[in-house]
Parts: sequence; C-alpha cells; structure tokens
Amino acid sequence: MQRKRVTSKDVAEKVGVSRTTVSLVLNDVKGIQISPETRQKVIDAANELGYVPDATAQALVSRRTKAIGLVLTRTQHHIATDAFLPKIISGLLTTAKKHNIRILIDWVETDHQETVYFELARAKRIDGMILSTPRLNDKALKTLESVEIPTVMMGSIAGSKLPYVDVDNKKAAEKATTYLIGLGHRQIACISNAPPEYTAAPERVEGFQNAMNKMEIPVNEKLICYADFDPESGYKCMKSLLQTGEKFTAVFVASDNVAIGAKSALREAGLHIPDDISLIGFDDIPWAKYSDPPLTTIQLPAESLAQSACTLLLDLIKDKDSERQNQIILETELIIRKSCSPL
Amino acid sequence: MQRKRVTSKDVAEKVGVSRTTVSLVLNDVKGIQISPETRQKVIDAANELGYVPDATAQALVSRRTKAIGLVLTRTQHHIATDAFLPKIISGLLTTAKKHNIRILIDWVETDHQETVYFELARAKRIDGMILSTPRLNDKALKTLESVEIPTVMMGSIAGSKLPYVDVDNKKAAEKATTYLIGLGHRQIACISNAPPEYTAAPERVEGFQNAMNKMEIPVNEKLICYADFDPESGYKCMKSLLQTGEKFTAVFVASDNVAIGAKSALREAGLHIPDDISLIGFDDIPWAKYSDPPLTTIQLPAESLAQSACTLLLDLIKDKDSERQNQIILETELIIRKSCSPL
DNA sequence: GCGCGTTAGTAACACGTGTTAGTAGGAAGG
DNA sequence: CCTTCCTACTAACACGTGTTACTAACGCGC
Repeated sequence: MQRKRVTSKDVAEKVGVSRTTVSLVLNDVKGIQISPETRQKVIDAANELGYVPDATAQALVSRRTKAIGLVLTRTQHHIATDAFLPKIISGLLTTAKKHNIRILIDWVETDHQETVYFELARAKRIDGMILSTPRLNDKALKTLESVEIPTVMMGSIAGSKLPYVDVDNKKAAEKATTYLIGLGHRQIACISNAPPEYTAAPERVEGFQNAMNKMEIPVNEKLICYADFDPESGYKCMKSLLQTGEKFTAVFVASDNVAIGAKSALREAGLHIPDDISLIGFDDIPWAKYSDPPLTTIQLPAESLAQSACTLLLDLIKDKDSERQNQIILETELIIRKSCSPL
Repeated sequence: MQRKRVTSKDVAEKVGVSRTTVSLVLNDVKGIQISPETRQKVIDAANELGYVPDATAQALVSRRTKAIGLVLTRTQHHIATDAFLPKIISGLLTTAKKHNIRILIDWVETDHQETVYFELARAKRIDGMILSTPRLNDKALKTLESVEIPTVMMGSIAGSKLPYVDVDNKKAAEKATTYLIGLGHRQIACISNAPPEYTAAPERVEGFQNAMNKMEIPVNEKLICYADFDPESGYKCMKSLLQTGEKFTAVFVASDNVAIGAKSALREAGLHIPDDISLIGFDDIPWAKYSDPPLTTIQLPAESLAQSACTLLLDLIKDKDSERQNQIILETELIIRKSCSPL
C-alpha cells in the first residue's frame, strides 16, 4: 500500500516534458510561454498522480517555510489554565489559513529563553514569530531584537522596539474603574491579572490608579494585590485582601480568569455580588456571560488581536524594511452585566 | 546587522576540514575515526560562529520534519470557546519538548476535509498527526487510513482502525449517573457534550442510560438533550428541558463547558443548586472547582491524554509496523464537590 | 621492498524543488 | 540568403544537509 512519493519528476515523465515545465505550469509563472495543450496535460497528470509539492524542498530553495511560530512564554501550568489561549489560536488560524500559512506552537521555558529564540530563528523552522504575553525582564528580548527573524508581540513592552499589537490597557482599566466610581464606590480594591513584570499587568494597575486620582480618591496601597493568571491566584489574592481588614465595596479584577477564583473567595466569606460587593472583570472570557451574576467586564477583542498580529507579521515578512504602522492598538468595550450595583 | 546565514561549510572552512567532517562530529556519528583535536576544533568553531543546522535541509535529506500536527476538526467558534484546548496543548508541548519535536497546529474546515488531510500528509510538513475530537461521519477518515502518515486520534471512533487515546466514556458517565442515583435521584435529565456524531457524545449518553437500566429506572427520552460543546448550547438545552414540563431532580451534563451555560439557565428559572436540583459535570475544567457551588464532576486527565497521544504517535513514527498497544484508555475519577445533594 | 591493516579524513551523491540562462526551430523582414 | 525575433521549451545550478564509498598516509611484519 505504501506508495512511493510522487515528485515533480514523475509528473514530467508521464507527460513527456521536463521537470522545469512542470514547475512553471503548476506555479503559474507569468511571462513565460507554454502552449495551452501542454499546460493542460501537466495539470491533468499532476491531479491524476496526486502530486503535492514537498514543502521542505520548497522551503529550502525559497527560504520561506510558510509557517509562523506562536511562542508562549509561561509555565506549563499557566498555559494549561489559560482561558484566553483558544481565542488566540482561533484568530491566528483563520488569518493564517487565508494566506496558506501554518502555525507552529512552541513554549519557552524560563531558563532557556535565549537559546530557544535563537535556535528557532536560526534553524529557519519558521518565517516569523508571535510572542504571547512577554515579560518585561525578558533578557532574551535584546537577543531577539538583534536577530534577523521578524517578530510581533502580543502585548507591548516599554523600551522594546519590536512591533506589537495590543489594547490600551491603561485606558481600559481606567474605564472600568471610572464606572465603579460612577456607581458611587470610593473604597475600591484592585487585583491585577499577573505579576508586574508581565506585559499589561502594570498598565492595568496604573489605569486603576489614574481613575482614582482623577476623581481625587486616595488609593489605598493595601488594597492592591498581584495575582498570577489563574483562578487559584485570584482566590488567594481575594483571601488576603479580606484578611487585611481594610474595608472595600468594589473590586476591579484585571482578568476574568483570576476573577473566577476571586468570586469563589468572596462566596466563602459570605459576601454576595453585587449586593455586598461589586465586581468588575477584564477580558470577557466565555464564562463571564454565564457567571452568577453575569460578570460586568472589559471586552478584549482576543480574536481580532490575534488576527492583527498575524497580518502584521505576514506583512513584516513580506517586505521587511518598508515603512508601516508597527504598533496596533485595538479598542476595548465595557460590557455592563450584573455584577456591579450602585452603592 | 543582517548577518549572513552560518552553514556547515563556514564551520568547515574556519577549521580547515571538509564539510563531511563537521557533520560527522556534530552529529556524533559512531564508528568513525576523527582525532580528538579536530573534534574539539570543530565544536569550538561551531559555537563561535553560532552555527545552527538548517531544519529544512535536514528534513529534506532525513525525511523527518521533527514536527507533528495537532489537527482540530471543529468550527472556528468551537475552537475559540473550547475550555479544554489549553490543557491538551500544554500536555502535548511537554512531551514533544522532551523529544525535541515541534507542534504544528491546524484546523480542518468541514468542507475540505479530505483535501487538507491529504495535503498535510503528502506535503511532508509533519511526521505524524494527532486528530482531536474526530467526527463519526468523517468521510475523510477512510482517506486517512489509506494514507501513509502515522495518525493518533484523541477520542475513539467505532469502526476505525486508527490508534487512539481515550477514556472509558461509557464507564465514566455510568459512574456519574450511579452517583446521582445513589443520592436518591430517580428523575434524571441528561445533556450531552456534543451532537451524537462526535466521538464521546454517544458513549456518554449510553453510559447514562446503562446506569439507569441497571437500577431499573425508566429513562425518559424527553429528558435527553444534545448540546454543542459551548456554554451557549448548554443554556439552550437546559431551557428546553425546563420547558418540556417534565419533572427532574438532577442533571448529568456531559461537559463542564456546557454546564456553565446550563447553570445559567437554571439560575434564571430560579432554581438553586444543589437544593432544588443536583448537577454533575464532566471534564473538570479549571472553572469547575471555583464554581458556585463547586461542581461535582468527572475528572478527565486531559494533559495525560495529550501526553499519551504524543508518546504513542512518536512511537508509531519511529517504527511503523511493530506490534504494540494501539489503544490507550486512561482512568477517570469522580470528583465530589458540592453541586449534588441527597434527595 | 611489499602487502596489509589502520587511521583520519574527503569527494560525491541524494533529497525535491525554484529559477536563470540558454537553445532549437520556425517565421518574418530586408 | 542572412539577420532578427518569437515560441516553447530544457539543462543546469542553487538551497544546506546526511551519508556512503573511497583514498592518502603511515606503521608494521616478513
């Protein structure tokens, strides 16, 4: 059953022309003269034999692999519990498919960062890469900037010259907090989405603080807590906030995934949402809409982000040095549901 | 800045030996005679120049791409809302990394199935593929079986000879249902995880029915409803169950993701869990533990499944025709939390 | 000196494609 | 008849690696 591979040579022999002709016809090269009859014969023979060009051979000669890398920079556990990843993959896949590009997914362990970036780039496995939620102290970023592979970050990093796609986290966080303030809340806690060295985390906290400052409400530092992506960390954060004894009537949680855990802690403490405490999230993961009560949150256009990142990267690959918009900022929206009530 | 690619030829020239020697040394080929001094000089030069072998060239000659494909067979929307995908990816990545294998992720649109499988296989982009949640009526499966690419399915399909990794869905569903029955419930509804043509869906419903039959409880067909992977479909299913007017005191939902929506519908109807109605899930996604009340569910070892699938596939690639365990069934566990109470 | 085995390497091919430079044959124009 | 131009191709190289078959040099025993 194990048929031999069909190569362009086989097609050529079947038709009785040279391999070059086959290549020219099948790639529809312009400005070249091949008679219509030969053309058709080649196409028929290719279909008949089930010829599919060898991707690796094409890559070797064209220096394009037609694949891009999605590089995750977090721990295995964080990847497994990331409620956001499916949307990113979905967005990436749709755009990539349109351009007939494949997606290679890789994962950078914290300790081998430089090595992995470097190898991926040098080994020419991919034409470019998308870096998901990079870290601020990522030493390897410098290596990356000096390396010749086109790269787009999902999430911005101050001080890096790499192109990126992001939302205005600061503004979005401000919007959420202002909404809480508008409902009459003054004592507001803040749980970040991640440790401050990750992208987006400090911006969201800063946005929270900005909103407070603008309304001249003092920020209680004790009511700011840094979570670590997953529900469990949200649970712990909320627990510790409650244990401080500080009073607060609303919480801005900078990640729905973290909010899942935070809610659980509130429930254990016997507090009801939104009667005892108002809760606002960030991201709008699928769960948010079906939460009890449905979670008011900032909607992050995850799939659009992924699509933009992909498009930008493909652009970058096509002509590397052209002048273009290298920073793309997408809009967020406040989705008002039922987890916040007036004070 | 754009340095030229470093090839093995460059290394060879720097040391003053042939390219063959470089290849032999760096691949540590046994049974060949190279003096220790030359060996060291080659290694030093390679490091100094930052030589990384070209993956595509290696693939071309070795006929191994060192990449495997994860092929998703669902719609874009279902991929985006799949709470299970991150765990699969995480599991796959850990195992693949150990073997220095990359993961290519692709997505098969319903209408182009045969084409895509075929092209992936023939184009030699990957050495093998993992098929996630395949469909029973997948015509392309036959094409796949006849094609020369090693394939492992996540989820079994009756009538297919392909190797697979799965849990005993029937048994697990039976376990869950029996638990409800043990609590005294007799009128039990069942919401499937997916339409019956998908893997696992019919097995889980059958397991539910088996449990009922064993205890000689009549199964009310009106209380069986087929969801479609996401929370929204769960919401709709529960709505329609409530509208039938049939009485039920417990629900077995064959997917936590679907249960998210189902819970929401119960809430809207003013029913409390577990006082008014008991709810049991399936999968144990991260959310389940933090749900209100924490969801009793069947724990599916997603990461282990992915790891087993990956290991099996790599095995299959290594020696294709050897005799081996081609069906792997992992154990599930009933995680008792607080969403079920005695009648 | 000669045959022989060992050491330390190298030349050359294969993998399957894209692409450039070139060519045989015929028609057209003077 | 000679030159030029066009059509319809093809020969040959390049991409960067792994691998097999071969060789030059050298020491050693007789």
